Order: sequence, then C-alpha cells, then structure tokens
Amino acid sequence: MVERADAARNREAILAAAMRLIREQGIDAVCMDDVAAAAGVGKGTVFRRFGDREGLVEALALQAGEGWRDFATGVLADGSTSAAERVVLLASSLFEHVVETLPLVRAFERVTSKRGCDSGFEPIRDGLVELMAQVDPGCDAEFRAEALLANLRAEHVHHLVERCGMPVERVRAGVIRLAEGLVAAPWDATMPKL
Amino acid sequence: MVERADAARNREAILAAAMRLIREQGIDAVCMDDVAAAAGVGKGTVFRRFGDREGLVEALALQAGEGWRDFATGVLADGSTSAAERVVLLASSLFEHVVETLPLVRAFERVTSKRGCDSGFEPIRDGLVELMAQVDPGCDAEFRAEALLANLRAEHVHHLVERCGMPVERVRAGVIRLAEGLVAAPWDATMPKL
DNA sequence: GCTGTAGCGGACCGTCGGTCCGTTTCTCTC
DNA sequence: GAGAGAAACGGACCGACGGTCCGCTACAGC
Repeated sequence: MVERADAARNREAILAAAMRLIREQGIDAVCMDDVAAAAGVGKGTVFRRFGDREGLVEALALQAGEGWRDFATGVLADGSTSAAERVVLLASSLFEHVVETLPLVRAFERVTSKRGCDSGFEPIRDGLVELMAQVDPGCDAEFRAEALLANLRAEHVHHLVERCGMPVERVRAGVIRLAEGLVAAPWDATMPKL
Repeated sequence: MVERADAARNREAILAAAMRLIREQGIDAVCMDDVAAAAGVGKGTVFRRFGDREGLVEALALQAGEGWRDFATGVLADGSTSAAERVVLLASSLFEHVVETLPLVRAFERVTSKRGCDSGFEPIRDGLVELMAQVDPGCDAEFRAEALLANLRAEHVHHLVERCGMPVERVRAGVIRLAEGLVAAPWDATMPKL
C-alpha cells in the first residue's frame, strides 16, 4: 500500500514545522502540541506518523543528515586517497554538518537512546574504525575513532562555541588538527601540533 | 541562623535516597515523588532543600566529586612533577571518579545546564588548560584540554562500555594513552601510540 | 514552659507526552 | 461518477510528573 497523498503532505508539514521550531527555540522549549499546531494538523496525526517524540526527532535527523551520509559513504568508498586523508575529510565534513544543523543534532543526541551524531550512522562509524586500523595497525582503532567522534558531538561543539566562546573557525581548526594528529604516525616528525 | 537539626537530618536522608535510586534505576526512571518517599519525607521538603530537580542532582554530584576535586587540586598545586605527568594524572584520576559514580555523573550531565563533569569543576578545568599551555606553548591549550575532557564525559564512557562493549580496563588504557599522546611533544619520537 | 519561626507534608495545579475513538477523506472498483 | 472500505485525522482525554501553596508541626532560644 502506497502512502496516501494527504498523509504524505502532513508528514512533510510536520517535519518542516518541527525543524523550524527546534531551530528557533531549541528542543527543550518545543512540545508536541506546538509541532502539531505549527504544522496545522491534529496531535494524533503527529503521533500516528512518528510514534513518539524520539521518532520525530530521529526522522528529522535522518533527513538532515542524508547529504552528509552520502558524502561520507563516498569518501569511504574512494580508494584514491590515503586512509589518513580520508579520516581528516570525514572529520571535517562531519564537523560542517554538525555546525550547520547544531540545534537539530543536539536535539537528537539528547532525545535518542541511540548514540552517534545521526541515524544510519553506524556504517560510517565502522568505516572510520577501519581507516584508523589501516593508519596504525595495532592501535585500539575503535577507541581512537570514538575519541575523534567525541569531539564532534553537537553537545561538545555547542559547549566550545557557546560556553567557552570559541569562534566556529577556531573549533574547526582544532578538530582538523586533532584528526591529523590522530592519524599521524607517532614516528612522523612532521606531525602537526594539535 | 544555623541549620536546624531536623532539616540537616532530612537533607542527608534525601541525598542518600536520591543517590541510591539513581544508582539503581538511572536518572530517567527516578521522579521527585520517589525520592521524597524513599527518604521518608514530604515532597515539599525535597523542593525546599534543593530548589528543583537540577539542584538536587547538582548537590549529589558536588558531594560525590568532593574527594576527587581535592585530589585534583593537590595535583595542580604539586610543583614536583612535570606538567605532562600532571595532565595524565588528572585524566586517570578523573576517569576513576567517573567510572565509580557513572550513573550520578551521567545524571548530572543530562540534567544540568552547566557543563563539566562536576560542579566546582571550573578551577580544575582552567588548571588543565594551563598545564596544556605549559606542555606545548603555542598550541590551542583550551581546545586541547576540552578534547581530553570530551573523552572523560560520563556519557562517552558509558557509550564505550555499554554500547561498544569495551571492558573498563580497555577504556582506561585508551584514556591514559590519549592523555599521554596529547602532552607528548610532536617531535618526540617516543610518543606512545594512542 | 512559651513563643516565634523555620521547617514540614501532601493536596493541588499546570504542562506535556501519549492514547482513543468517532468522524472525515482518500482511493479503488465498478 | 457513485459507493464502499480502509486509512488517516483531530482533539478530547488520561496519567505522570515537576513544582507550588499553605495550614500544621516541632525545634530552638528565652
């Protein structure tokens, strides 16, 4: 059974309304009634579509992260660049994605019981672990990948920018240097400073 | 005016009850009525003492973190060890504290609007930044300190242990190697692998 | 003991996530 | 185009929970 036309229309309206509200007010200030009202539908419709609050935020994050996920998948599949380069590329592109959709990704991190910066994120995480292992076989690649990802959590980025007052540019530079440092072979005298 | 005897008794009872409930069930499953009932006091008493939910969790975190804060303050003041050694010592001791009180620190991170793994944490954070600057003048010490702390968030540790299935010992080793790596001078050929 | 006041407790309130079910609307078939 | 059946709708409703209020209690100072 294909999705009914009105159902599809409502789905889009709800996603758009929720996205706008969360961007404007932050997840904690947005309740499901607000979303329903802003979308011009009944509350029951929101829950019918998305199950619960978590489902709605997850659907939003999935939608917002689609472009980045495609890009990242391409990076992982691209054999023409070194593993180290690909790690840096993944980190910087994820950073851009997180910065651009900060309130949403933050909402997702807060609300979901799953981890990761995005839904459907696991294959990319696993790819990153694999790259880390290629760069330095014998290291704890999983721990290292997670250490990098910890610096890319929306909550962490938000903390650096809002609470520590770092400009986004400075955080970007730090993230890239950190990624470079994590994939620089320890014996490499040209390892950039973090 | 000194705190009245019954008030002090109730304060302790509430803290103990809340601590136990959060440890047993996690912060999300514990409501304020439960805490009041478990402490054998009225709900109003809980709110009178601690203001709100956040205040209660903050008081708990403050109490639980007291020992570690004292230790860390001592480490910062100890001039007989190198900056690099002190960074590693701070990281490993904080890791132990976080592991030992995981549910509580996690609750604190979730509930509070402040950041940091603990209340009264800022001076130690600042000391860590200072140490990073000593180790490598010219680096972005604040970013580097935060990068280390990001790996010591209760949520991150919980993620590694519970979701990734890493034994605590493995995470501990990773954290220590990461700290060592962050304070190893880039030109140092003996830098340990992360 | 008496008294003033800090403290107590639990009924009460508003909000919000989630459910339910009578009504509406779409789509498929003839 | 009309009728039937299913899918979707919507908002009244419910239970849980954080937080408040205020009449009552009991501690501490005299």
